[in-house]
Amino acid sequence: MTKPRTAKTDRLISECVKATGGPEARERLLVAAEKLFAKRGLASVCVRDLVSEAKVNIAAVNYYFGSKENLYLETLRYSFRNSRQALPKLEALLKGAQAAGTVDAARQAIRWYVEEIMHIILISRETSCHADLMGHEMSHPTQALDVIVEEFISPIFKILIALVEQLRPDLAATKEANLAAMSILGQCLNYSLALPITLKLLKRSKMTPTFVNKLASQISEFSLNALSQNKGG
Amino acid sequence: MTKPRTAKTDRLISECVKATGGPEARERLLVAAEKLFAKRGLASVCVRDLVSEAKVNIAAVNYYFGSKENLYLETLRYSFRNSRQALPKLEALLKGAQAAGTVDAARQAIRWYVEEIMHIILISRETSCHADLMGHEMSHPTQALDVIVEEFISPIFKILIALVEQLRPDLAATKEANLAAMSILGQCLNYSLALPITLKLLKRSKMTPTFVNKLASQISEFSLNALSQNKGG
DNA sequence: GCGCGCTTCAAACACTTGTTTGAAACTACC
DNA sequence: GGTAGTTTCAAACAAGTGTTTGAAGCGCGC
Repeated sequence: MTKPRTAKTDRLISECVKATGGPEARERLLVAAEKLFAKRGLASVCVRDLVSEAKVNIAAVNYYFGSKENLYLETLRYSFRNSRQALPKLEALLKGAQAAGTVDAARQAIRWYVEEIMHIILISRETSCHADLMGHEMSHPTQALDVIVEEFISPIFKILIALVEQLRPDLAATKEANLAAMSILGQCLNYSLALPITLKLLKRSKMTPTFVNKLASQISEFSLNALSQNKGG
Repeated sequence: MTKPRTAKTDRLISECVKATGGPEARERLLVAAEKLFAKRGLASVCVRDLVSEAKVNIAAVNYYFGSKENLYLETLRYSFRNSRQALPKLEALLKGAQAAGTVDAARQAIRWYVEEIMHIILISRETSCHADLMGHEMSHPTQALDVIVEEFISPIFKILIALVEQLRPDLAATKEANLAAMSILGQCLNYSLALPITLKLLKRSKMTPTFVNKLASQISEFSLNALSQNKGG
């Protein structure tokens, strides 16, 4: 294990501490970084804030991560790795609906899907920070955005497309199905990214679990109505 | 006209140059600030970048605005003041629909409304910067957010609520009408705030005018379907 | 000409930034 | 105990930060 002390010449290293059970200083730094970067973004957090929060020496940032920027990238990987555990739940949802094979199963799966997404976005926001980190990535995209989309968002999106296609087999493999899925996901994501605005527009001070459920069922019913084929007229 | 040279003790001044036709250095600074802040955010832009872009002396920032932070606030007011000219168009749309009074008029007005919003969000993004500035405000909310919501977003939102209520008189004055309007606006706003993500998910490199129109009509039809009452079954 | 506000300027200020240093402390294996 | 490898530490580094300064320049009425 060599010391990664050459920040300027070697920024690519990210595994200087391998699976040796690694020292806790590195872990504490990641936890502190997740908290502070989520709250204030990359540029607004200085190294001294980080090490003070993590209770480590100032040299630890460059010792373990090579640079502050690299610590930021590792922090995003770290945060979204923790959040990816929501994925299996959604995958199981899709499997169940596909096993049933009916349109009604798809309808119910979409209801659960939206509820789950809204929960991840609005409720687990209190304990995890991925939503805020993603918000910063939207306005200040870095290389990390590619990783987040490919490993986290894209799989979630594909599950929704599959559910829409089961509900509306006539749309299968069309761009329309993709855009319909985007309409559903967009309604959810907007509550995450534009949270300050939506709170003001709906005249609320914060999101409570019961209100989040209400929003989720409203989005589901709105979207299922939009996708229903059997219209009169 | 006294010199506002006391940044630390008096940050509230914002009208040091009144309607005297003000010197062009101040205006150039605002234009440069709008461009740079939109691209990189408050913390990532330094005063020397600003004055270099605006071709003014470094002391001009504190001379005209008292501080860099205050220049940022003035820049947001400035940018959204320019963008508010989109409002009368939407208000006229509502007036027309209300004059006709029919459900079909409301349907058509919602189509135009969505098209107009998507245009403001995705096409005039090239020339104006309010969309990017708002993105930064979402992740780094400042006092300016209140002004933006009250003067810009809230009026737009209320117009949409009125249109939804004309389309569905049974929902008038209910929270359901508000949430339905939020579903529609959310689909649009998401394309602005999560632009980098949606581009990746839809496998596109950029938004073209024809694709924006396609998105707009998809959102309209999706939402009008969702709000239609005459369902079979 | 002179004086008076307002504006511009280069230089400097005090402070913060990310990073590096070299020695000290710790750990584990011989 | 000795030693090599790893981690921690206070101090310093150079570069960059927002802000201030005091003099110089400007336009204009007198």
